[in-house]
Amino acid sequence: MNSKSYLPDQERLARFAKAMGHPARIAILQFLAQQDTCYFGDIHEELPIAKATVSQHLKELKEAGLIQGEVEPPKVKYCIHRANWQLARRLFADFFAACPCKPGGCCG
Amino acid sequence: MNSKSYLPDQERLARFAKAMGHPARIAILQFLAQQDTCYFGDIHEELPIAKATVSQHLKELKEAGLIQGEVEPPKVKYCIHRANWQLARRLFADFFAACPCKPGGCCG
DNA sequence: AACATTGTTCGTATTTTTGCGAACGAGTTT
DNA sequence: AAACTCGTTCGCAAAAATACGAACAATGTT
Repeated sequence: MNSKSYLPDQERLARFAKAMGHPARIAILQFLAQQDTCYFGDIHEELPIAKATVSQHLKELKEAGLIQGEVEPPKVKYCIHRANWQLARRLFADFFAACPCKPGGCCG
Repeated sequence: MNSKSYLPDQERLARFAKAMGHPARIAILQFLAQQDTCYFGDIHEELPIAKATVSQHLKELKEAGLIQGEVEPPKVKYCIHRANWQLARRLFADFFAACPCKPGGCCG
């Protein structure tokens, strides 16, 4: 063990991954990615959990940067955060591309 | 809210994401993906945490299916789990591909 | 047999996550 | 202003995650 910390990209990727680390939040993101109508109520209807819990998951996704919220009285509209979504996409793609996984390599 | 549960692919993707949701585990996976020598001690040297903690992170990655361990006395060799790695890669790619993110769509 | 090396497991402490109902606040409608 | 809708925040409880040192087991060396 040494005293190194983690690289910014590692922290960023882990942050995105952590936000995606719950089936409810995956479901929310998939819903947002496919719908035009992305109001809180619509999201809540899709999920088997209480509205307070939905609100918490949305808060977490927002803090991770994957979505953004906008008040449209009397409703609240949620959307994918485009720039960060593309950033996450690239970070994950690069991450998985890094393993050649050839016979004889680290993977067997 | 309804009584639906989550889809198997959502659960699987969330499981992978959760395992990737810590910078130490990202660092471990990146290290394994690039090295031929992937013994516990080598991994431990790369990280700023105690060996007991490293062992726990490895256990979590193994349970998520992203890596596999193999005893090579007196050492333990860890490797990317190739099949699941490719599965994860595909699940993430499909997930991010699902958002067209066009102006006028859900994303603005 | 005693010792050294390697990594896991145990026990513990702290923090974070997950979940819910109740209460609340913002904005609309009556 | 009173009532209603929509969603957040509060307060709480239970579970899981994170981290460490100490103890342990397994193997190899002296």
